Amino acid sequence: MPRAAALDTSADTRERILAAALEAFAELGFDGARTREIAARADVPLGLLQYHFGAKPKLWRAAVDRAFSQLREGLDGLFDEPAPADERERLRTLIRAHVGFVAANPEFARIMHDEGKRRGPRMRWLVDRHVKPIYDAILPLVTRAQEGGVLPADVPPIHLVYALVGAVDAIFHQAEECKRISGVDPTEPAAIAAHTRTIELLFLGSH
Amino acid sequence: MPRAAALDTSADTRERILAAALEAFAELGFDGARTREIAARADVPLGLLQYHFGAKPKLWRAAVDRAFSQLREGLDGLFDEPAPADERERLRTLIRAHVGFVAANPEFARIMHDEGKRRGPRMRWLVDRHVKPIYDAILPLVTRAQEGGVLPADVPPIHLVYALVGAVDAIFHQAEECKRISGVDPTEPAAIAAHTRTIELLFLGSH
DNA sequence: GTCTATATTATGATAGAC
DNA sequence: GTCTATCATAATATAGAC
Repeated sequence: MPRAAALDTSADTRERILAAALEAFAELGFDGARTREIAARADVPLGLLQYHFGAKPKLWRAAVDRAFSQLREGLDGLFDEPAPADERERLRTLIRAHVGFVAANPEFARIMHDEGKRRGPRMRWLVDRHVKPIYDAILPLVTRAQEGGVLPADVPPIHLVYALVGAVDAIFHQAEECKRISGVDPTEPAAIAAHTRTIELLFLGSH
Repeated sequence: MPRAAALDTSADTRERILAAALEAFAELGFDGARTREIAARADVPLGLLQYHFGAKPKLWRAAVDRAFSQLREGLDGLFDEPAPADERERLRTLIRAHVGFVAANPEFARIMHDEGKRRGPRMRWLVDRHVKPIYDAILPLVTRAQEGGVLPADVPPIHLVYALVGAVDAIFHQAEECKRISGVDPTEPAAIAAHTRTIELLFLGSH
């Protein structure tokens, strides 16, 4: 007997498994996220994971693919906005979108950080398939901001990219730690706004 | 027969195990770091881990304790330096020390990030025992820098702390990803210098 | 497609010889 | 203290009923 008889389609089940998998992988890491735990969160029997996705690494890749396709939707929306007046405003738009996305989807940063530190097939797959294309897309934006005097011009852009992404992500990525250290819950709207302001002041100056 | 007969003392063995454990925990995470892998890296038989440290979580705590005691040595050295002229120079000293330490000990950032994102006993232990005291020590420094006009004054200091630490750590933490994306190896001295410069320009301005 | 039962492997931990 | 052999368990993956 299926769990929620009327609504359960195969596509629905796959979707629930992917959502549960992404959550568990982000929270617990690839090794820490047990397939049983994922099945339990998705409320499906264990066997269905293997039936739909095969081995654990395949499930991981499917979950990550799904997450990046959601990111891409957000990015596309971003480029539909009217073109900003100058490089500073362009960068501001990017920063706000980035803060908003990471605050709403910390699992994203957690998986990237988890795998970005390891050599190995998952890191290579993730970088080649998803991260590199995004990096290639924002690199010219950073370079133009440097040329326009918005960002420091005499440092290699990769350092600015990592500094910016790191400055934005850390507090959301380590939200649990932040709460315990300071009592501040970075997922609160007020904290998100404060962090956006902090990043803008640091990277765009007080304009 | 001990591995390197003449030099092997018990203290030496414990030390090798702790070093191997820290490395493995940082690289693979708590769950990913198998006790067999740690034993192999330390070149000791598996049983010795349990003999010297008991269960895996105890070994993890011992390895982290050792890492933080090394950090503390570095911090103490920092405060032996002659007192800086003003808040900007004080912050510059801190930034340079932080970049240097993370570049030399990326395992450190990796473990902090790994555990800082999880609820659970390891995160609580880590924060209460090690992270919170350091946070309490640098918080007044950040606040004074805000009052002195070196850092933005109208944002809560916790956001500046996470922005600074995140901006510094990310490229070293995710060195493997960075290499694959950009070809830049952040552990090279030139890259460390470039990153230091980037962070100083962003957080201290072009003074 | 769904679900249960089971095979297989690996992991953390221990027992006991040296 | 060191090391090997082994236990108990928990993990992924599969087989096969429905």
